[in-house]
Parts: sequence; C-alpha cells; structure tokens
Amino acid sequence: MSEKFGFRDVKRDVFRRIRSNEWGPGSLLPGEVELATLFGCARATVNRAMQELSDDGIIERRRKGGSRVKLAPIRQVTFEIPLVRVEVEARGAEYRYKLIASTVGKAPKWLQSRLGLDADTRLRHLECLHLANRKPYQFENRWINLAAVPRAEEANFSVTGPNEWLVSEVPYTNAEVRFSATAADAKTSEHLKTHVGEPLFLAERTTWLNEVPV
Amino acid sequence: MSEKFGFRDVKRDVFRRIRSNEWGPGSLLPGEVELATLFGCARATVNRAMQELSDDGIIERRRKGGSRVKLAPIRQVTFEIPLVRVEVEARGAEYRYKLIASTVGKAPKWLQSRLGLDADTRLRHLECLHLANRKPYQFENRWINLAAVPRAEEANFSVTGPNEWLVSEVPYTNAEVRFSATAADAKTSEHLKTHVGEPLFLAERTTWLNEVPV
DNA sequence: TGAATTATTATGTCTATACATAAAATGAGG
DNA sequence: CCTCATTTTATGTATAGACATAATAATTCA
Repeated sequence: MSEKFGFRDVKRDVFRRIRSNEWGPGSLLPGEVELATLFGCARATVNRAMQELSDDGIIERRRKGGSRVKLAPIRQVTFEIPLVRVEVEARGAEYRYKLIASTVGKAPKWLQSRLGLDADTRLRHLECLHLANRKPYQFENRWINLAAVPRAEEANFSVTGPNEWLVSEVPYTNAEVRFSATAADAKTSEHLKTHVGEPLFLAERTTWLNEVPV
Repeated sequence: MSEKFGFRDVKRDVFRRIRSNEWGPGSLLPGEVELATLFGCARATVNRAMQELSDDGIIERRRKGGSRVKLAPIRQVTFEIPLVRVEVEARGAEYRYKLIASTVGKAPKWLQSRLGLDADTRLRHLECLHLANRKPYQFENRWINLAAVPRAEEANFSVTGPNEWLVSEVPYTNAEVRFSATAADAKTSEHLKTHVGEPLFLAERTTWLNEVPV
C-alpha cells in the first residue's frame, strides 16, 4: 500500500509539482487542509512541509490568501566557508601554515572608521600564509579586536592559524561577508570579507584574503 | 507576569546564551524536556526552536546524546542574487539594458564537456550589457539550452534581459554557483556562475558576469 | 574477556485539537 | 460609491500524547 506520508514526502511532492510546472510561478496552490486530505496526513504535517518550502524560498505564504509559488526562484544561495586547512586537505594537498608577522597596536584610521572603533582600540595584527603543497595558496591578513577577544593577545599563532584559533575560542560571530573583485595586480587581488562583530562578547574580525591564482 | 514563551523566544534565548558563552562551543546543552520546563512550554515548542537552530548551523543534534553547540560557527553564508535591475535601482541609479549579440547554434566544445551536453544541443547565445546611469555595470554572457527551454528560441530579448525572462518563465532551476577571481584584464574579470539544470523541465544555464569596476 | 543482545534515552515525527492573527471578503451606513 | 466595521478564512503557533529511531549504556552469554 501507499506508505505513510511524512512532511518530507509532502515537501518533496509539492516541490516536484512546482518544478514540473503543474503549479507554475505565481500560481496559488491548494490550502493546507486540502493538501492534508490529498496526502492523507494531518494539517500540521503539511504545515511543516510548506513552512520549510517557504524558508527555502520556493514559495511565499500569506495568511488568508494562501501560498503561491515564488516568481523569482534561485535568488538565495547558501554556501560554506571552509577552514583553509580543510579546503586544502580536501584537494589531497599537503597543508602548511606559516606566520609572517604579528604585532599589537592601535587600529589604522581607515579601519577605525570602517568598523566604528574607538581611536585607542588595541588590535592584534597578523599576517599568515597558507600553503598547499609548499606553494602559496592563501594570504591571510587579519586584525583581531583585543577588547572583544582579550585572550588573543597572548595566544601563539605560530602553529595554529588565527582562524582556527578563533573558531575554537569564540562562541559566535555575526558575519557580514562581501565579495568584490578588483583588478589583480601582482600581489593585490582580493576577495574582501568583513566580519563585523556582534555587540557583546563577540569578535570583530576583518580579513583580507588574497588568493593567489592557482 | 512573564508572557508566553513561543518557539521564537526559546530560540532567541538559547542563541543568546550561546553567544554569551554561557553554553560554549562544543558543550552539551540541556535536553528538550529540561528546556521545556525551564521555559514553561511544551517539548514540541522547544523542539521547533532547536530544530531551527540546527538548520541555521548554530547547533548540532544527535539522537541520544543531545544537542551541542557547533564548534565552527559562521561556516555557512546565505546571500541573495538580486536581479541586476533591482540591484541598480536600489542604488538610486537609472537602469538600462542593452542587447549586444544574439545567436542560435551548437555549443562550443568546452561548454559541452563542462555541462555534459550532447554534441548537437542547440543553444541560444546572448550577450547583453546592464548599465547604471549610462555607465556599464555588468556584462552578461549567457547560453540557454533550447532543449530545456524551447520557448527561448523565439523570445525577444531586446527589451527584457534573459535573466528576468527566465525567472518569469521557468519554474525552478537547481543552481550551482561558483566564484573565482582571475586576474582582470580589461574585459575579462569574472565571477563565474554555473547553473546546472534539473533533470526534467529545467533550464541549464551558464552565466559569465564580468563586473566592470565602478 | 569480548561479542551479541537488550534496555534506556534524547531526539524525530505525527496527530488531533485549540486558539491566535492577518488579510481578504462582506455588509452596513453615510 | 465610498468608508468603516464585521465576518470569514488560511495560515501561525501551542499542546498533550503517542510512537519511531538512533545511539549509547547495560547486560547476558559464550
């Protein structure tokens, strides 16, 4: 017989019908009760399925007036930022890490204004190189706000990179990531990522990753 | 008195405690029943909250053995790919679109192998320019698989860009997006996005976006 | 002792029911 | 015909209770 329909099945099936154009973009699709009887399950089950489809950006829902297929799909992309080490090792390459420079001091002006820091905020500045098979893979240029992460002042980054260190020390950071591609001169081609820290406990991080073309 | 605790409140509060390091990275946090009594709500409510935190990549859950705070936060980033037009207009600039070239023919070899197409798959090739305040903003170089979207053969792209057209015509495409920054010579700096179509009805799309530095 | 079996436990999911809420539809006055 | 109050309706959320499932812990037996 037909097995039980769980919310995953419902979700899958609704999604299938959307893809197959049975329910086209913008069209109003059946109400939860209707779908519930159609699939032979409780409304709550359908609800969860639809909720997730909504979270996934497939459909749009409004009280009274039902759910409709979103006009513009694909608009959100989620992707992961792997640790460099993991990234390198995933390619079967040998990972190496090298600390180039490490200083503690005040923030340069442009950084102050960009992040809204006090003039006398002390930062630790690190420059490190990540290597894959002995060849430069990524250059990491990082400022760590010592007011946010005091322990970073004494940490030893000669073995472990600051990224991995932070990940294991700092609970959570609200990150804002921005990508832009500027014309690449020999040493300055960049993906620029800016992590702006959360108010209370959190790190404010700024990272310039200069990717050397493979 | 204390208002009712909904799953949002639970989620918020648990998240707060994680950020404040009350429950640090890797630590095991209380079970659902415990949290339920703590917040004075049903287990199902807590469950939903935790489920979402899990979806958001904040915590990790395992049957028997509870939920723990993820070691590596921030690893996923979700961002949106806006329509170029919207993006431009959001900056208060005047949007203009211009079709440069439009041909129909077979796929070049490198494209065939990249997407796994038949040798005689017919594609429509478009080159368009998106302008902001009369200045070039983005160059769009797009191939549309006519086997997947037959109607694209007759569509007129002189007024509406192919992206917007597709969005309104094609139900859903499973997209794989890849970014890379190659050294930018005058006309070829690129974000490369590859959309691999879904089996049945879906578009296979390939888009090179050459961003001209502002 | 070690491997196989069973019990325990936390999460995963479904259900029926109830009430809340936002928005559309309706209807009453003006 | 317009405006405002009222009703209707689909989704949003909470709940108790039940069973499923996976993984660990405990126990049994060879």
